[in-house]
Amino acid sequence: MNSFLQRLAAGGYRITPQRRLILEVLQQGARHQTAEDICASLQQKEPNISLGTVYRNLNILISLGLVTGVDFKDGRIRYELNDSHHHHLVCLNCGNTVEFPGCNLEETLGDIIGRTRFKITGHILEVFGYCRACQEPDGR
Amino acid sequence: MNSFLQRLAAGGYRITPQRRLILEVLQQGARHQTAEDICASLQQKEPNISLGTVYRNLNILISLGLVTGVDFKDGRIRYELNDSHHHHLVCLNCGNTVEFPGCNLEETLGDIIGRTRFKITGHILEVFGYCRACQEPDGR
DNA sequence: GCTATAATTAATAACCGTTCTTATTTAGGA
DNA sequence: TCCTAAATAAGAACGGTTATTAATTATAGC
Ligand SMILES: [Mn+2]
Ligand SMILES: [Mn+2]
Ligand SMILES: [Zn+2]
Ligand SMILES: [Zn+2]
Repeated sequence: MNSFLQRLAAGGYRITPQRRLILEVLQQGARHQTAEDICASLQQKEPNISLGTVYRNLNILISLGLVTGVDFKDGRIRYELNDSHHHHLVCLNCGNTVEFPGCNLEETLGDIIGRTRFKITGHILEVFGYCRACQEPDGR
Repeated sequence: MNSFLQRLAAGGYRITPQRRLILEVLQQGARHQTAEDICASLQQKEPNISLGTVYRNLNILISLGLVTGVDFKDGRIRYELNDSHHHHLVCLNCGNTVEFPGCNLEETLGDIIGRTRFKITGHILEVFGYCRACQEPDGR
């Protein structure tokens, strides 16, 4: 069985067709889909699936650490499997993104954070700009 | 005259009592206030000020680069004067924050970004965790 | 200083992504 | 196969933010 489904069950959650489909879309569909995107995909196979079900289960998956939500500053959350830690370069015009891995942020900030005695649980980092295709000749 | 007011005027905007007061609260009040916090402060001096006016003007101030909005993951935007570039350590329990300056993120990411040919306009970085007072003995 | 007028405001409705409610259905253990 | 707590579909509610509009006002030009 899919290891994501195993982890759902290990968390005390039931394996429902809706949850199988949500994980399927996250694994095989496009990256960085909104809840509505995901719901629309699911409805092709299962027309009666509800947007509320998608949100509820995405939040469960996030709480289990299987999924992460990212904010590209357009007013809606994008969801992706929580595989390898990375961040994004986001084009403010067309919305295209470039992922960049190799984040050493928490070690870089180690000294500053150490002095605060905070117990760190995570961080968000997104870089914004204009991709090559969206840059005007005048440099915007 | 206040240099922020000068920059407002230079941007083609009128100097209204409401705008004076908003800048006053941002300069002299607490950091990281929500629009509602700011509105409540203003209403002590000017009872009829409208929340819409606060939002509209905050967005103008942001577009002029005088103010920045930050997201502490509690569903509302916090506003602060755009003085020196910095980021935050945010306690997920009590909401307390620590600011840390000295961000060299864009030079650190220079190589990666350079290859993408993006024209960078900014970035967001927030670190989350639990402050010392909010950490349980068991380490949460 | 006055006036004309476009900018701004107060009040309030609308928006919209997300969460909540509830009656019904269902996954999974006994 | 049953039982029951968990999950779902449908749709209402929520809450932060934005849009609308009639009235007010800052300011440029005289
Ligand atoms: Mn990603
Ligand atoms: Mn700050
Ligand atoms: Zn990172
Ligand atoms: Zn920075």
